[in-house]
Amino acid sequence: MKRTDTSDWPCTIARSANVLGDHWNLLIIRQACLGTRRFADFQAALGIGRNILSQRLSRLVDEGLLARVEYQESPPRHEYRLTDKGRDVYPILAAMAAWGDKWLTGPEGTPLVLHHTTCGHDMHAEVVCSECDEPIRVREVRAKPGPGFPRRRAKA
Amino acid sequence: MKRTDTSDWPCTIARSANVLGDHWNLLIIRQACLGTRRFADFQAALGIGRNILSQRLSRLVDEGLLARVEYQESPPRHEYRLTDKGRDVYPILAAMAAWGDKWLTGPEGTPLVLHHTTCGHDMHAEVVCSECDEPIRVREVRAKPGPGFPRRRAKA
DNA sequence: CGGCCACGGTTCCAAGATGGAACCGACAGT
DNA sequence: ACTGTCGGTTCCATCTTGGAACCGTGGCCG
Repeated sequence: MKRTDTSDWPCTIARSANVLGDHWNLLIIRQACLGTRRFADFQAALGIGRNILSQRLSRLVDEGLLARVEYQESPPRHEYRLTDKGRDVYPILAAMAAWGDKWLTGPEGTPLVLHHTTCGHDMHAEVVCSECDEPIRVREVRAKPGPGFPRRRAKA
Repeated sequence: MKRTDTSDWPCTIARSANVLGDHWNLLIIRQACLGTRRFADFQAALGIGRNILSQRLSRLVDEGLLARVEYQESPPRHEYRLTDKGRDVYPILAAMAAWGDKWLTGPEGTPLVLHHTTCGHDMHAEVVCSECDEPIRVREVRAKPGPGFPRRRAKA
């Protein structure tokens, strides 16, 4: 009766969902992307219980999305920094923000606007095909077995 | 002690995470994107408990990502179809798949390859800026208050 | 030296959530 | 009548969640 583990399913969405399919993990990464690094700051920003936060941070460290770094010795203190793997989930968050802006926002408009410093414009995320740069839609994509697809489903 | 509700936080990531921050919801949408519509098919494909599935499907219907449609009358039978709102989460799933392919895949390679029928190539999702079409990275994006940002944080 | 604070946790516990399994209700087929 | 299909619901033992109190190292201050 423990939460189903999908980390070894033959589907990278399922594998990602195993880590990212948890609102606290998602929000912790978001917060880390905004620059938060310290336990107390995460706690204050998210209003999450200290025990849950602690547990989630260790999980994210285990999974390699965050690194626990000692930033002073005297009283030993640690902070949590995004790794490359963790930083790489930002696009997913941006895509979620775009979806939320479109579907979960009232007439008052988006609470947060994203500004792209490299091009100087306010923007939103768009998910495109790596080959033709067109936005992707469900109907135009087909999934087919790849090299890592198990011959016999050893899923269970 | 019920799961924290983030649906009215002034952050569309938090709002999205409230629905999408659950691995079953994510996987159900994924499955729906693959064409699954019937209760029994979701159940078989995901190995999810019938009660949990039932509860998640109603949730997704309530949230407007799926529609419950009667497809025959005799013994009344329903199926669950993606709405536009639901179909629109596909890009997020594609971004998650890309992340999973990059970070959660062993030497054997991706289990699933995506094929873009419009351009005819195998591809992966890329998240780009709507204005300059460049892939986005955390460091190059700044979030700033938008029109829907609350003057005083009435978050709690 | 004693008292108090900051920081990063851990422990405890009540109320939920999760998931396996059995049960249900409306038919259809044979 | 008996069995099967489909879409659920009910029950219950086991986890998870989250609020609140407690802890330990060490700094600061009088």
